[in-house]
Amino acid sequence: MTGLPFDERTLREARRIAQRTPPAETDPKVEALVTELIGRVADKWTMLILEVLHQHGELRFTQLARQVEGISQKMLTQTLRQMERDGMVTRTVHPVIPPRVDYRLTELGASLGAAFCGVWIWAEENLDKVEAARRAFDASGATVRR
Amino acid sequence: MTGLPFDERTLREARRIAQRTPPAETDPKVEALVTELIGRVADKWTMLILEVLHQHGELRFTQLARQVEGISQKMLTQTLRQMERDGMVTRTVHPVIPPRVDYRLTELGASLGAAFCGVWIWAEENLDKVEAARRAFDASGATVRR
DNA sequence: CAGCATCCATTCAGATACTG
DNA sequence: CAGTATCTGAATGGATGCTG
Repeated sequence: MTGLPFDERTLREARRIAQRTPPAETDPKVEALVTELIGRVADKWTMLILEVLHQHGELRFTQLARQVEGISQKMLTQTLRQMERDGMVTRTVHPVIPPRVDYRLTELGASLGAAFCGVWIWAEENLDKVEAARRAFDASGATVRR
Repeated sequence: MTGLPFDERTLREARRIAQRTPPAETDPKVEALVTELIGRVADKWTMLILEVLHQHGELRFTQLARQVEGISQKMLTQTLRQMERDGMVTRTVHPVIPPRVDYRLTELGASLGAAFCGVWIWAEENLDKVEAARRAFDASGATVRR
């Protein structure tokens, strides 16, 4: 992949999000959603799918499978269903033979990418520090148990 | 938990992050770090530890275990080690009997929380849409295979 | 007190085979 | 074409017991 879709529109959205002031007290439902969202985005495939759909606009199942390198058909189906359920993606079934199903990002799905821009930028800014910390830790002989 | 540490300083940091313009071409190393970071934060415990350390300043192992509700000792040790390795946390061993180990957030660790503010705010703004989408999906009789 | 080592149940993802 | 169903190995995380 080539990273988050950093076009101008996405960046504007990311900045608008950061300008908002969140309430002092966090709604438990929001908390649960955040945890779920982060977990979803971390699941390795969601972000990749988000990205290729953002780039291509609309894709069929097989086209997606080709674009998202390494994904199994099972994971593609599963991830797309979850994204559809969360309103990130629309699934359009054309009643033809052979079947044809189109997937497209929704506004909601596109803006989720923007929400993660902050993490992306942070990583860029702090990559050196993290790497240095890791080198120091490993050189000290310490290990992380598994 | 009560949500991300949304104090003024954290918010300023989040906004500063969002104002930066990322490069057009993403460094593969940054990409790998982003994926790792998101995965780490999604692992359920890292964020919680980040939060209680942010609130309390410095805590001993057992105090952390008490503050982070539900965490097993194994997961606490493992997560703390990973955070230490990544430079998010400092671990100070006092050579006394019984042993005493203090954990404290680093600047880097604190700023990571800020990087995720965008996701938090996004979730607050879009919770209703996601819930509506899920209700519609579930009502349609569709399911997500497991 | 602050861990490490070990065992075990559950989850998960990949491969494979089959279908409307 | 766009899936579903099933099997299996691997990774996770919790519980328990032990130690300097």
